[in-house]
Amino acid sequence: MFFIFSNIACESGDFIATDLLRKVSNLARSDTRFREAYNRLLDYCETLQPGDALPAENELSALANVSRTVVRRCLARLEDCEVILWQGREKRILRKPASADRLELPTTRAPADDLEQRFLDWILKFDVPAETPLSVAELSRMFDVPQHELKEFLAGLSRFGLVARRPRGGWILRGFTRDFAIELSEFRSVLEIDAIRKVADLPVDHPIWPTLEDLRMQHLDLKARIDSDYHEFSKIDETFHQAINSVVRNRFVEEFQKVISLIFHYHYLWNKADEKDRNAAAIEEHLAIVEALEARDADAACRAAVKHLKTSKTTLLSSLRHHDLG
Amino acid sequence: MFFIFSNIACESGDFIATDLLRKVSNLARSDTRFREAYNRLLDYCETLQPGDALPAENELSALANVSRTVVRRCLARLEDCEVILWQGREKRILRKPASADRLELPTTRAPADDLEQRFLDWILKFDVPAETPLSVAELSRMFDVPQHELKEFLAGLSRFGLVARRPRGGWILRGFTRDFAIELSEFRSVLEIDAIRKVADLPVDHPIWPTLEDLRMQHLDLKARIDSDYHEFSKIDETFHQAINSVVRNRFVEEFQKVISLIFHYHYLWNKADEKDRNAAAIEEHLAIVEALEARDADAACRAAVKHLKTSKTTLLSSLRHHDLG
DNA sequence: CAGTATGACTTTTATTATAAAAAACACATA
DNA sequence: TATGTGTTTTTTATAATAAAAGTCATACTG
Repeated sequence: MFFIFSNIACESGDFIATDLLRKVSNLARSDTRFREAYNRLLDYCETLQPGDALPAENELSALANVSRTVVRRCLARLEDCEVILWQGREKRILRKPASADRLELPTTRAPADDLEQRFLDWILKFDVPAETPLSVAELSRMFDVPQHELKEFLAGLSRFGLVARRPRGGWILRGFTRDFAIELSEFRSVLEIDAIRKVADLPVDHPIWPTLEDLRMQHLDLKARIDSDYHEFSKIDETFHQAINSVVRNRFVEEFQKVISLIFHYHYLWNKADEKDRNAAAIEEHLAIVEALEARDADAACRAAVKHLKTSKTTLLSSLRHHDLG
Repeated sequence: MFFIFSNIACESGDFIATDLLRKVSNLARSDTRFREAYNRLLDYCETLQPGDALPAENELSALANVSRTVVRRCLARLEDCEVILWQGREKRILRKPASADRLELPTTRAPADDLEQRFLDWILKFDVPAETPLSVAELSRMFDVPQHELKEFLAGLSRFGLVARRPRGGWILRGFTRDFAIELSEFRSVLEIDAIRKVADLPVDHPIWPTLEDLRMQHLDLKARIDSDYHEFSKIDETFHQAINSVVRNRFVEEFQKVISLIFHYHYLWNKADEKDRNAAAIEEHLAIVEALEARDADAACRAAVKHLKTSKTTLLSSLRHHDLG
């Protein structure tokens, strides 16, 4: 189709008709990239004066961060709209672009990165039971995300054993069974004990130490007013574990921590039984870890951490039992 | 279309034409399930005599392990081929099916489960460098797997940080950089030290002990003839680490071990520098671990394991350097 | 005449469209 | 009332396809 422009660009009126009047039709792929590039080129044109020459296509493509193919599509349209004159390598500004020249962009959807958070949120909030069949079509509507994106997402989750392919197509939530909770807890323990050991070995000028001291103060502060403010612990808990794990710079660990922390966070929030006592006990356990670390006693810190993680696991499991009964 | 059969099933000759003569056309989805079900129903028909009645659609669908929709499609064809008479719930065998009645099945492709193995194989065998763009189209041809399957596969691998999405679409191999090797080694160490600790705690009647004793013997045997047979170590090494890790029944650990062991295995195979010395040293290290374990000395076993894993890491890194230089 | 820019073409990717299969629904029959 | 069938709706797997990227040969320019 582009051959139309190659030599007699200024006469290609028939292209305008098919291009501009095209309905919001069956686009196999959105042309957002083209639209954004076009607007960016309009911006650039505004910095120039009528009669000025535009740089080479390659330069423009670098400018708009798209391929030359898109740039040429943009140039074609700029010419159709009589913003520029385009003939071979002669590209001249005809007039300053008006705001009416701009192309509308589709309303941006929630970023795909957010899908994980929202999905786990949903699973945990509604306590979707294990072995629930997951309908890609339904989830797609629910989260307003194209089906193929969801399938890729689920394929990723299957690597964590959270979901699995069903024998006859589709997916199921392998979900939050007792085994899953145990294995998750144990995996978490392995990673976190290692983190603790690494913290204990860090030099005195490492930023973790002021952070830990600050956390110790926060724990003491909350401990003093635990009777009324015990629900604040959930937040401190997350910060604490995040701080400990932050010293492990490892892509594999990081990937898992995201999932782990979310799951534990939620389950703690819901297990309301004995919440005050549990939190008070957890504060003591955290303090024991911090104090052992500050004393650079790695072994004591590990023992304290093992104890705390064991409590965590028990709490997680009891929260499951609670759910099963209710 | 099915309304044709509802009442005047025996006269629906025009359906036969469109159905049977249909070319290998644009199937949006393969009808393998239908074909398999059809053949299975033929098998079933063979067990009956002309004049016998077929059971309810539901029963047949349970028999062929497909939905009723497929069963009805099969019944329609059986009728078209005059194997049965079908009118409402009246379904009678007309004749024994012949081998010519069977539907051909598409030649089965390599199982998708195999894709991971083949992909990692390719990466490692050809030493595909980090930051290489991965073309789904190309890989799809290369591994003879539909594109969408590859995309799901890559999405899964991205969870391990092995590949990543490119900003402007497509994928890249984040691949085997120095950082990746370090992080992988460290992650492996964390998991394996934990496994060692678990082994040391196992009761005397656990099957791991005879396995370890057998491994010890194999190591001693190889040690005696190391000068000539040092290349045999690679296999023993894999068996050894697999045995140790097998005691950890954890879905997260298992998922990672698959990838880890493959990567280490290959890299050891290629690093030919000082192979004999390295393997001789590794045998000693393995023996130290096994002996400490058999003595139930957990701490000594861990120390030995830490030492061995450190050597492993060094070897892996030096094998990278080697590659960089060559 | 070397190096860059362009025009035409090829390949790849993202996304939609759609046949096959499953599931749901609504009668009919026994 | 319970089960079986005919029909419709929904979902899934896969192919088709426009947009975008990439490639190559040629043309122009300094």
